[in-house]
Amino acid sequence: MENIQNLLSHHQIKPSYTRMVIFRYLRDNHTHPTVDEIYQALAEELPTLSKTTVYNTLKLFIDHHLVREINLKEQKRYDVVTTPHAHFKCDRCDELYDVEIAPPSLDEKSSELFVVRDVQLLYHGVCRKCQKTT
Amino acid sequence: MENIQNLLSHHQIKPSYTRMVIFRYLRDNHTHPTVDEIYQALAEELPTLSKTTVYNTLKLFIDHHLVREINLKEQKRYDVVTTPHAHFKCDRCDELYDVEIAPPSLDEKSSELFVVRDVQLLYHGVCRKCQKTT
DNA sequence: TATAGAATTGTAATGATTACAAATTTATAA
DNA sequence: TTATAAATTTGTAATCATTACAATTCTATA
Repeated sequence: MENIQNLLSHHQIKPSYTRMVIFRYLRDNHTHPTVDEIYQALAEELPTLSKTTVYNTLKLFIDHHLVREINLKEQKRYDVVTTPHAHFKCDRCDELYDVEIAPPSLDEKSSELFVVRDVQLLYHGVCRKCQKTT
Repeated sequence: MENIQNLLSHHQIKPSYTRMVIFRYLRDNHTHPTVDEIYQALAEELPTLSKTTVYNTLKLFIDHHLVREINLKEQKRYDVVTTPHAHFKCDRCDELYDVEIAPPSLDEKSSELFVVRDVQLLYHGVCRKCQKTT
């Protein structure tokens, strides 16, 4: 928990208890949870937690580049920023898998035009499990 | 319009007039429009058009891999499927640019697990225009 | 020209997200 | 410590895109 306190502080985020708990949840659960899943998971530990706070806190983390938002067709999911990697989303079961491929950098020409802050590489298709169940 | 009729037919889509007009709009306007923009743009030509029809038709096109849905934070945008390319989304002005980079294929190991139907490569950051205006 | 099936439409329901003001907590300084 | 200001958290209501669904219109075929 101390680590988290320092990490948030280093990113100019005041480490309130609520924020630390939410961050810890994301750090320890790389399941790409939805807002609702985060809220449900922490409701016991933080009985007064409000869903608005989850939204606010995620926005704060995202603005400070600690957390990344993955915009899927069905819902938004959240992921702590770690090493560059891609995702595979199964269109049958909606599961989101990590894939160890680093997204390519912009080509030289585009680099002159755009300042990149984040890259997302997302594959769609059918996962192993769902291939078997037809 | 004949081309479109054939194209839809080849993809097992019955080429109704409404569908052809919607497809033509997407083919001729690579602006990554939202549902509402499509609806507004065609309201004059198709006075009885319903937004539900736009939704239905896009879903049909997507299921048949003629159109791709781009899930942005703020809204969904639509793009006819052409050559593989990436997108750059400006977080200041929300403009979505085409970038001529082909997304990488899955690595060998992942290929064994996943059957890929589509790939999306999306860069986020600040575009040229917005860099100038601070 | 009647009929079945498909496509389109309009309205209502849903559900995630945001706006916002009130309440609570935390930090600061007298 | 105690008062005050600032920041954080909360709860409710509003918003808005999307979906569900039943009714209507259109199209193809017998």
